[in-house]
Amino acid sequence: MLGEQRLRLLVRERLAAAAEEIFGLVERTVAEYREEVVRSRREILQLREQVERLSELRPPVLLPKAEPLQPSEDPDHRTTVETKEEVDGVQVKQEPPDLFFLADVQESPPEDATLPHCDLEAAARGVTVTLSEEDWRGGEGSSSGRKNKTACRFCGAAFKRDCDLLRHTAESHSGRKAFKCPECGKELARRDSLVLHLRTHRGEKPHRCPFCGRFFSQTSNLRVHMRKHTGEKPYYCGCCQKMVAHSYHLKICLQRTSAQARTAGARAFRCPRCGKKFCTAADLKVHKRIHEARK
DNA sequence: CTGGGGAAGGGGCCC
DNA sequence: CGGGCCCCTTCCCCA
Repeated sequence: MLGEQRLRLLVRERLAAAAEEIFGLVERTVAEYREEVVRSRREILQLREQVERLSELRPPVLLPKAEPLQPSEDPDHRTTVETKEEVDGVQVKQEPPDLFFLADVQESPPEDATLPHCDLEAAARGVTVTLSEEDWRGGEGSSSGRKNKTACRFCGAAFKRDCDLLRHTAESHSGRKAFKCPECGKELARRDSLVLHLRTHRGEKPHRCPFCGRFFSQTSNLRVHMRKHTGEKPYYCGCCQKMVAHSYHLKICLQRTSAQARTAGARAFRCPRCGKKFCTAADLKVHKRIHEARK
């Protein structure tokens, strides 16, 4: 009995020591992050000052793209943002977007800054979401974030350029598909969609996997394939604590687990022939083949 | 049920 | 402004 008490004491001491060590580690990490944040802010402020000084020296160079160009009397004076400048006889390309970004940096992002391209619901479930550089800029007053966007009056989709809106309207709301495949007669809305489609008939696969040498017709399919070699699984399903390589599989997994979490009667996909219910559209589709086979 | 490839839709953006 | 390319996303199918 005495031995058991001693053991308890020993375990308690060890646990306390381990907890103390973990807390210390956490505190140190937090302190390091705080220092990092302070350093970053200081750097941002310094860069801002530099940008302000530069813009005082050369205001015309920082004209936003959308602003109409003023005719210049000096033929060599270039006003567009994409002009190259000669510095010490060397051609130096301007990098206006970065300059704009730095000039637009706020001291702290707004509290309710939203994450563009992020599925918030998914994020809440624990799905990992990768943010591009543009995403980070988006919430902090980037030029694109503030630019007036033209919106589609049919579906509300926003576009930066009028011609992109026109393209969207013609493809998605006109009901017409202007391009017809000469091989199978399939109609497609865009020329480049047709080009891609024709590859399927001609067996063209211009994209080669550097790991296994396998060819693919589309770069995005190659990219997903390469995850097999790299082991990259960018999607995390919070429901079953699993990483997956396909975004669609994540969706299917979520559909299944959420349907299972509810009662079986709440399954959303119902067979019109026999009334049986399924968790996912994919499962229902597989089931429907049984009826088709019986026919 | 899972993993993987094929195919298409559609927005961004360079030229 | 439009063509075309790039890329991401989504869906389907199959082993």
